[in-house]
Amino acid sequence: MTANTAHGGRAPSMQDVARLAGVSLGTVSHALNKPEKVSERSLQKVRTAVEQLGFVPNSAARSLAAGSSTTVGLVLTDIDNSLFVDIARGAEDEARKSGHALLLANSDIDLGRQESYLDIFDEARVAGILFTPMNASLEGVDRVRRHGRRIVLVNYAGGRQDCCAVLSDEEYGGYLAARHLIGLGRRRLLFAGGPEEFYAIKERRNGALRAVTEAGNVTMEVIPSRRLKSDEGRKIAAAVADRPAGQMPDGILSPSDRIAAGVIHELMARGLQVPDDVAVIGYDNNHFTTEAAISMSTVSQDGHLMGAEAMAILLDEIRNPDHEHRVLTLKPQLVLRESTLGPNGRPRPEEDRRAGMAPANPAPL
Amino acid sequence: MTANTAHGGRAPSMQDVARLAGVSLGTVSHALNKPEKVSERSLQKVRTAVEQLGFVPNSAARSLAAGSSTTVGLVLTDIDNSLFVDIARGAEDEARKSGHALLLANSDIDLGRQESYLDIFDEARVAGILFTPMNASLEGVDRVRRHGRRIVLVNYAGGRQDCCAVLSDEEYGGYLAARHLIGLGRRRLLFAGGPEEFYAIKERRNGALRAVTEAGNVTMEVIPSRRLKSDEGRKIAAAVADRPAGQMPDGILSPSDRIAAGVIHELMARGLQVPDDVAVIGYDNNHFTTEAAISMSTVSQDGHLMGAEAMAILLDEIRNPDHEHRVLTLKPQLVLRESTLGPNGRPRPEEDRRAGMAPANPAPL
DNA sequence: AACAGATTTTGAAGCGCTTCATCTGGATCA
DNA sequence: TGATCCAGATGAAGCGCTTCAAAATCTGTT
Repeated sequence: MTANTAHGGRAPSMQDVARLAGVSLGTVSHALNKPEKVSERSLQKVRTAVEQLGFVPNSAARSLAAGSSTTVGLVLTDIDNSLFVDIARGAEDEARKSGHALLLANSDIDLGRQESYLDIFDEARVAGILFTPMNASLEGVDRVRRHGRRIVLVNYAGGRQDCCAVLSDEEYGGYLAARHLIGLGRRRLLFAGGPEEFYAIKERRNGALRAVTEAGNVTMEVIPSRRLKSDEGRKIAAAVADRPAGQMPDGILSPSDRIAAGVIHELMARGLQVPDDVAVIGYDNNHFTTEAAISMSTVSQDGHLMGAEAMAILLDEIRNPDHEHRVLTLKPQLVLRESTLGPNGRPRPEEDRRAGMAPANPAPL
Repeated sequence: MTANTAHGGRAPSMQDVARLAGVSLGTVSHALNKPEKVSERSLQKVRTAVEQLGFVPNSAARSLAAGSSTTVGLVLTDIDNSLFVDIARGAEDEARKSGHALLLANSDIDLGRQESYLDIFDEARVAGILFTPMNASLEGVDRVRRHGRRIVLVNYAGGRQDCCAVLSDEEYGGYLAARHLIGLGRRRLLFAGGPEEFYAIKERRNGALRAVTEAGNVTMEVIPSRRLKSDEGRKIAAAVADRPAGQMPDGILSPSDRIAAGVIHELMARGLQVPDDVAVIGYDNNHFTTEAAISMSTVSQDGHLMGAEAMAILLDEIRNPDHEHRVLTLKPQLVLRESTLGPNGRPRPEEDRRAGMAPANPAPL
């Protein structure tokens, strides 16, 4: 356990290392950062001194001198939604490959926090920022970019093209979900939940609508909700469960797994069979969907891939001088489980086959 | 949208602001940090200049000059376990109250990452670190403390007393869970899952054992598992489900909600009734437990409170020169739901009443 | 009008590191 | 042998900010 031989109370600095190693300050810096530029002899002396002093580089000083730091920041919307956890992991895995550390900030669906964390990363002069913005508010993006900060948007981009982004085709996801239900023979659909102001939700609804229109003899009702939590799903299910047989929806699609879980719960509590009476499909492929009342069909956006791609793009923007902005839109995939297929994974109609399905249990629990 | 009037490509510095405002560098600094020390006139001039330049302070330079930064780091074990999400939120709420920002790092149950994030926060000279260590490895703690970094351990402390910590009484949690099952009349318990090397799990098992011993006519079998995921629960349930009636456990307690969910799933798939045939209780009160196959009884550690208390202690350590190290151990609470009480929240035996129960749905989903 | 005391402002000295122009000491070659 | 190179090492100039002693300005008194 190497002793801390620095004088005074302060942590040992490179100057201390230099003194102890009997070389100049610059040599220590080189030894630490570009060892190939330094003779084996000096390298050894420096290493020994570092060890002996328990020297830890001061990253504030390094960032200041170098002009920018090497860590990357990720501002997350909601750490409690496993999609974002997946994004964080994807980003981290990719960052790690090239020696960058990833620091997270959770805005918890709060616009103020979101902006303030953006500023914190900006003030820290991070190498780059990954940002999953909430609806509205992209002003922070412009602000930090004006300071030269590189930023890649993930999951939402408010339609801007002047900035790198990795998105999910929300409209297509809604389309897939509705087509799946229709393919199962469902004709009275319900689009359950979601504040319609959210871009993603509007898109998913539009996609569902497109499938309905294509099918012809299908109707789709829409009951929005203020939030995306499961109790809202319960309320919605309660509101339709009492209807006479011919009026009940026979297929429910929800823009969030949580709402779908609430719907399923409430339906089952009222004695209805899922999926026999009503098939239900969620959205996001949250980790808990395998544990839900009955395992839940859902639309999966590959969060890990989104995070990894976004980080790759960001790193390119950082390192490649002739980087060009690009927007990558990933296609979501159906993940079919009991809430639409039933306990035996009943053979499903032809139509679904073509709709691009992912294996049923992609996310290891 | 204020134009960036700085010369060259670089971001405007305080020097630029000073020049534009027609005051000295020091005055700008004061205006920004202790406005009460500066005349109204200068304050206005500085503010205008800041606005006009779109000036953003460089936190690297600030940390360097001031000797330490104002942000606090939290190294999390597993961002995918909602207990840690709760801890992060509690910590963040508390930090925010006193103007500190919280940056997260997710070690993803990887010792190497854990250490490396500790170092990153150390190198960044953060004001303090909150750390939820995995089993073993506390060497990082000593390392960063040697550099003067303040650190508070959360959820696990490896028995050290020389360092602030906020813990949960794991033994008592196990005791509560087992006592609850015993109180329901269960006599053949099964402690299902968990690598026994984990301190928390060993403790919970010990607590359960204590309840069993106290009760007298109760047995408890232990089947460990390598990980804490739901498929391990499935395996364990499968392994006992085929036993003849008298040999089947009638109460299963698991050291993780995930395993418990797997257990419940598998039991139900094999036609067994939960809780009638087997009552099941988990641990952690993860957010998904309300959505599980049947809503799950569990032992709740109040993550939000743990995070908030830990942050409060850390802030005291940062600000209060005669801070004394303290270890705070919180008592976990029972959260009783269907997986032990049945669908109607069947009246429960007297014994549980005294055992300190939390309201049934404390965590809003 | 002159002065002590309080209030503001100033300027300079770092904080610990990177970087770059310079300098050194061999090795290489004619 | 002396001129030429070149890998390595050096030292100093910042990076943008905080802080503090010293200077300047403003109060209220006498």
